[in-house]
Amino acid sequence: MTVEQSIRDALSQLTGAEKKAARALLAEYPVAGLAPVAEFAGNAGTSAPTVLRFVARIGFASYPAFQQALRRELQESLLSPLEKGRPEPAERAAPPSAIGETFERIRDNLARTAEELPLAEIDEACALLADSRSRCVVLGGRFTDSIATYMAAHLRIVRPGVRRFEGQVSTWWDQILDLRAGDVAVVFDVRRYQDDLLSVARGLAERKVRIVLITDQWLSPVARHARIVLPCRIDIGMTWDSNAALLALAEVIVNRVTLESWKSAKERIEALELAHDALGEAAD
Amino acid sequence: MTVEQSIRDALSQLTGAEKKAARALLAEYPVAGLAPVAEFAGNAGTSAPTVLRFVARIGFASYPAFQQALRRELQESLLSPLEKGRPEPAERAAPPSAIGETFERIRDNLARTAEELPLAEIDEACALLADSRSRCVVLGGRFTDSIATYMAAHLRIVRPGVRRFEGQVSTWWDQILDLRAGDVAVVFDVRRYQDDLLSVARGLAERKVRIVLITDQWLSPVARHARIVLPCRIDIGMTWDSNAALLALAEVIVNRVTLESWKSAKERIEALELAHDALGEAAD
DNA sequence: TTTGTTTTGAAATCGATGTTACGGTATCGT
DNA sequence: ACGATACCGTAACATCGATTTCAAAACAAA
Repeated sequence: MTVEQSIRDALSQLTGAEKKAARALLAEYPVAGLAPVAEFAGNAGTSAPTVLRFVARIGFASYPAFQQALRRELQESLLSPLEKGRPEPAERAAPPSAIGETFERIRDNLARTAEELPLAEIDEACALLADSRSRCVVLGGRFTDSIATYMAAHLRIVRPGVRRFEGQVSTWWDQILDLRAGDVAVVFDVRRYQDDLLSVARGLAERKVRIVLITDQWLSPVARHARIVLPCRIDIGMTWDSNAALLALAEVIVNRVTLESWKSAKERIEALELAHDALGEAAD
Repeated sequence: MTVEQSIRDALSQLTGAEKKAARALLAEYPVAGLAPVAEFAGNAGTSAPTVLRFVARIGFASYPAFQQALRRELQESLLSPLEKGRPEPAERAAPPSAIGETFERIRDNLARTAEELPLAEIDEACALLADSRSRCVVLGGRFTDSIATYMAAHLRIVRPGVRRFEGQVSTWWDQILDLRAGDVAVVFDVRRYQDDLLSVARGLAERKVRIVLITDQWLSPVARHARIVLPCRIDIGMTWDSNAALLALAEVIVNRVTLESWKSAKERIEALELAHDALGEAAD
């Protein structure tokens, strides 16, 4: 039952001045209710006590409680336009353009991500990663671990000291011990945020490891411990979120870091290619 | 200038803890800012004074003034629910940053990929993958293996019998033995095509495994053995190619397969979520 | 490392806001 | 018309929240 419904239901039992308050709220719902009591009352052409009686009448223990309910409701309704839980795909029955449309949404996510990303933060992140004196670990959650792996595979070529946290979560703690203050950790975490990532992040933060967090627009709780937070759009209104924006961002960062440390990166790339070719010829 | 824009503009000049506040607000915009300072601060993982400094920094004389601005903005945007949202692209005059441009190219790749993809092939690929009687393996090359892993992680939830070829290439041959005619293999291979992938594909083809190849526009030699070939754009004119289009395609396929086998997929998803929740509670 | 600077949050202060008590006013029934 | 009841708003009160101060912590430079 939303607040608005409660009001409509109770409307008939309200006294005159209370109705004024109710109407004023419904007229500018829910913004009017987010103002202080006095302002609300003034808007409605009545007095503060009346507003409070009104709020009590529709079932709230206090004015702050009432406001909190409004805020919660508002937040949910703001999410809903695209999100609104997971849609039953049944009703999304495939128009033949379904595939093109999904691509469209992913592209849209990329566009908005690029728009909304704080450039300065990316700069800083790249600077951190380009500093080859510090070591660097990369890790991710259930699905995003693949992206972490992808990024690590590239970074590892560009600069030394890149590791990926792998294997069981429990072994991660041992791997943290290898890190020193000033080292860098790239963490991927998107919704259905994972508790184990959070606690590892906490551990990293305690060791003064700088955390670069790549997450979704709703921010993983890891953000609390992160030096840099880069939010991406992931919602495409289907059963599974799209992590394409995260991958794109990882690629952008990798390319940027490659440029920034080109002098040493070039050497490493060439050396590795030689080794690779030698291996290939040996296999023939 | 909306409050949101002020924040994005000022973001780079904010101190660490102030950024936390900014991010928390952007993540739940604007609701987070309508809460009392203490609550806002708690949400953001910082303290009330920091929030106040943040609010002052973006140009407000007091916290109530800030809230009032948010409310006004909110009211306006609620009045014109349709026109809200995207800012006028005009004023976003390009800060011709390299980063934005790289994103642009990646998006371009996605667009061209979507345009050029043979829809019929995708349909067929999805049909193959939605058939849960056959088994299914997923594998990729040096960099694309991450994407293969990503795809497998999802497919595995949607349908039974999904495996990823992992570990050393030499062990793959053992794993091929588990497959029968009619099974499906999804292979990722992009330029700098790998010989080992080619020979494994040959082996798979010999066992009448249907190969779905996801590759680049120049086509991996695996294409010879593939039942279905899906070429993606990967060139962005930088040191490293972008595999974002491959990931997007994988996501599109996964979502499509999820829809097509929704009846059974739903059951599996729910069952797994239950198990997951139980695990989480046990860990508490 | 050590120094000097910036940043940050705990605690104290101050002000605003929600809340309550009470007297006045309107309304209804008799 | 009179009394009783319900309703409302003024004004005092108490609480909570915004703001400021300051010392400790984090950080960057030397």
